[in-house]
Amino acid sequence: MGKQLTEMLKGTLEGIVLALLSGRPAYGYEITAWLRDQGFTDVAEGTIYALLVRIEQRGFVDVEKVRSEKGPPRKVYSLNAQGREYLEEFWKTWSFLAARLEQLREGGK
Amino acid sequence: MGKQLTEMLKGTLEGIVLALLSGRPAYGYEITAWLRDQGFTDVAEGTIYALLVRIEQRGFVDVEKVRSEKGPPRKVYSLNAQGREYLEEFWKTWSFLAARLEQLREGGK
DNA sequence: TACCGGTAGCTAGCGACACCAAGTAGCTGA
DNA sequence: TCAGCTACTTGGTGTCGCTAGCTACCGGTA
Repeated sequence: MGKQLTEMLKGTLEGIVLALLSGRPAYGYEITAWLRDQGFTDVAEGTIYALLVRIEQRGFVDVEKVRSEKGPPRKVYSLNAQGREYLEEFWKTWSFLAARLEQLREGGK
Repeated sequence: MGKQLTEMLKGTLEGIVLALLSGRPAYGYEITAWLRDQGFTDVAEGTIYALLVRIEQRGFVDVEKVRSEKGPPRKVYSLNAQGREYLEEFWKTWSFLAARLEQLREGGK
């Protein structure tokens, strides 16, 4: 993997983060760590912060600043109603794409 | 769908076309039509031609110019050994991503 | 005291890719 | 002749993830 994954993440990384946030609120540093844990070892920190800014500006998340004992304050993001709606759409789009690809893989074998 | 799909296609559209070519040789116009048939109704023609140029330059396909009875000559692309190897990689990357997302969807429900 | 490492967030510039828009060119049928 | 289908090309745009830096707070250690 590597460059292929980078390209594939365009569009899906956003959904991944929103899906995570639909389960529980989280802050940037935490999300990055979680992603690495999930196997997305080379997702750049900067990428996540930029993504968070983006989804905040689009109004998909609510933000709360929370003091940390271990460093600077955390910006905790939680998915709001609009975000949930958008996530729904994301899953539909994903399903469509995944179905087509799965079909293609079968056929190619 | 729409903008979400556009972003998701980055990286995957290439794999889709390669997968198609792994089944049979094809030319640009034909591929575009096939994609529309598959439900990718707003993939732009220009996108496909650009993609074909790209995968040719990377050496994933062999090209043959074939006369058409109905218009200008066709450029027929067929997947070569290197292309097949790359397609293998693509499927691995895709599997990884699809597995993570499927897992996320389960968890989020 | 000075410094390092972990925690936490931000930003400017870059490359890759899909989209848009417009064009060229060959052929057929009205 | 000219519209319409076939078939390919090209220049410019926007989005997104990556690179590579930066600021800043805190604890422990030399």
